[in-house]
Amino acid sequence: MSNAGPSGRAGLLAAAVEYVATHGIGERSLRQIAAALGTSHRMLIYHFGSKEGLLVEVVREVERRQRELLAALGEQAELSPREVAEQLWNRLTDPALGPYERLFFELYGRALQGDPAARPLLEGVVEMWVVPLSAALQRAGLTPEEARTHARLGVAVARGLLLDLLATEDRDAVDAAMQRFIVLSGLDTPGREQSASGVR
Amino acid sequence: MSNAGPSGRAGLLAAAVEYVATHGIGERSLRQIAAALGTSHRMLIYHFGSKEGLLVEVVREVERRQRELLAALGEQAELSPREVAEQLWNRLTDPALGPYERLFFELYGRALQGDPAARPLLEGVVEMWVVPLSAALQRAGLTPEEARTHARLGVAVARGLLLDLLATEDRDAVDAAMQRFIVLSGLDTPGREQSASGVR
DNA sequence: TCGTAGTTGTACCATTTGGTACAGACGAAG
DNA sequence: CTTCGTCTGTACCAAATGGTACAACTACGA
Repeated sequence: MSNAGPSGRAGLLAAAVEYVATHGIGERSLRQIAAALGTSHRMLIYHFGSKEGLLVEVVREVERRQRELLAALGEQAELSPREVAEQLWNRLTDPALGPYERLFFELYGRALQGDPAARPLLEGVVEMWVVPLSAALQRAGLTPEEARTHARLGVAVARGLLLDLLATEDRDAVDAAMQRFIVLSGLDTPGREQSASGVR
Repeated sequence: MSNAGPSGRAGLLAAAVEYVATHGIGERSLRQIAAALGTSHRMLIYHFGSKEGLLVEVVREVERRQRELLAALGEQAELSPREVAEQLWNRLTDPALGPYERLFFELYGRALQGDPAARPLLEGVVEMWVVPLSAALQRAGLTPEEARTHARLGVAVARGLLLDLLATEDRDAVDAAMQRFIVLSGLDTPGREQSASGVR
């Protein structure tokens, strides 16, 4: 089942990410990973220098995919905040992405504990999402300050609900909660630009 | 620095949790942990059976503390949802709790990847918080259904913002986002019971 | 054809790992 | 004092770990 091992650093890395996404990176040894990829641990050392080197590349790859996902969103600058939110949420909760989300949170936890290979993931892990979301909200009429705070809240909601979804698999309940957030945010009334934000 | 090792299973577990909270549980070996606790790995095996046995107990302990924190909240049934939210948030973001939050998220990530020792943490990890929060919201006049959805959203917000706080240490920005959520929720207007929830 | 650079297999290494065997220390109860 | 159950130190183990040395294979240009 694991014979057709990919060759070349790039293919090897892609396969490693895939493997590690579904099996966890926590307790796996170089040999286990290599065997699953159809290679020898010797090759992983050769291409990535060390186990930590491999981990670093995996982290970079995960981050890169996040940026990609985000870029695809940034291109549609004409969407309303509500559409942005819903599209983003739909993509994030695609079951096919489940393993990668899990990997993301595993690495996040590891980074919080100071793992030097995972730490870079934290760099801008919030800012990276806040900036484009905030831009979309400003387009909808929020002040820069309001937009930033609300974007930050939105990121937290997405991450928190994703954590929920991955643990409970209760998609309906989680979707309902997200819908609720969108409604509360006033994002569903693009006409009134400050519907719920100017209360205070 | 690590001589006064506690004796007895209970003390040993407490010390182990503390150590693991600040140093991560990821890559530590029994021997490292034992040495830091002033014991030998032999003792950890004796008291907890195996490394996984120790991990299981650590997970239980983390879960138990969550329940404690939650119980202290449940006792003050006369508080308004807003007060509940703010008090809870204040406790959760107490810097002294930082290491334990980090440990919680590390274990959460590990559990998502199928680690059999950490998995039990996911059991009711959402429900545990939704139930009492939902009760508080019902007291404020929400229907059970609305209350559950909103509570779920609230839990996600708390977890997401905690993740943010632990990564960025930007307490002001995170607090502002939480405040924003409380305002959006209509929790700040205890008089009007359905201010923002009956929109749809 | 040769050389050379990139790649891979085999074999090996010291170290560390979780776990065990066994003997002893300790205190309380008889 | 003896006995017994709880606890702990010493010594050890087989297995696995990350990493290395070295030889060999490949392809490709000169």
